[in-house]
Amino acid sequence: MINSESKNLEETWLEQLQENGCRLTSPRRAIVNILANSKRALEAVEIFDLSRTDHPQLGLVTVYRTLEMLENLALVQRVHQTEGCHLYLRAPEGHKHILVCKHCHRTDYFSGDDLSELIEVTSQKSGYQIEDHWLQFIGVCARCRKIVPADEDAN
Amino acid sequence: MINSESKNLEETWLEQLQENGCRLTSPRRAIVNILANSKRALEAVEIFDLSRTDHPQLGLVTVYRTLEMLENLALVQRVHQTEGCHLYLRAPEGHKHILVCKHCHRTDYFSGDDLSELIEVTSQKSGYQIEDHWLQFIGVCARCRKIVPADEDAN
DNA sequence: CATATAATGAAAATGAATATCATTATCAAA
DNA sequence: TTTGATAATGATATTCATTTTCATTATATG
Repeated sequence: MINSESKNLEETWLEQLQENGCRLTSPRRAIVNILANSKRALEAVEIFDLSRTDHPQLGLVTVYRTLEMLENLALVQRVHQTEGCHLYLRAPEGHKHILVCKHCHRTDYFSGDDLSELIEVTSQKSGYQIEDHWLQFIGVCARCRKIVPADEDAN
Repeated sequence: MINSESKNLEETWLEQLQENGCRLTSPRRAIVNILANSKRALEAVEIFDLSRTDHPQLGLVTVYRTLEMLENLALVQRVHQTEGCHLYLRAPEGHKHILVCKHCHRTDYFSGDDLSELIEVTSQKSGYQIEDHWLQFIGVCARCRKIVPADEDAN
């Protein structure tokens, strides 16, 4: 179930990879396809398994290598959890933060935070030059709370 | 260079461990001493090395076990970084967040965020039951920017 | 002081991620 | 369109962080 929006996303990623001197290969296409269309944050092994339906000879190493490239291009980001940070997710466009379901790893984005003042004040007080901030909400999504029936193609 | 504030912190931790059915042992004392007094977020191996000056027979496994207990008691928390999340730090008291130096792992705390409204709105919009939020600032501390001379006992 | 059992540490095992390297595939130039 | 430089791949081995196992040791309680 690939909608036009995510199809464009996939194409954009492939173009971006190409523009950065990367060759377009079928392992890469398979991985990009999975990541660009997933509604969930995925583990490397999950990406590996899912991509193998498209490209069965795929190696796990290639998954890690592709993730690294996509991270460098800021197309993919890691999702951190209390237990660790082994999940990968397509990066939101613009200034958005993520909201992760601790059960199924489904993710959504939110915006509307304005931390600029707090960052300014904290920077002054502490003497740190603040270069980055991380904001993430962790919770339980409607599906996992049985409010909404399970998604058939949640990936 | 142990000040009275951190000495109390150390004692409090030991009491808390005891109250939770843990025995007080010298390996534990050594680890707690390091963690309660450190100004930096530390890797498990760093904690191991530093604690061995007090208790040379210490095993790395005990460090991990103690970290787990202290995490459960919310006395210690993990610090996440872009590259991974292998740093451990004493948890702030009250509603505070941390500010980490990406070079030396020195950490400070800040407060003053009020995300309640954003959490409320996001919860409504997304259908997630938001249980936790996670805010962290990453930057370069004054020392690493050579503004202040290096701390002699930064641990 | 005795003793049940919690805690320890050495060694081995696991899991995530990276390095090595011979083979294969892409793409640009002939 | 073929060719060839070289980027990319995948199998294998390796590293690094963390966990499990288990026989031994130490703590706290009766």
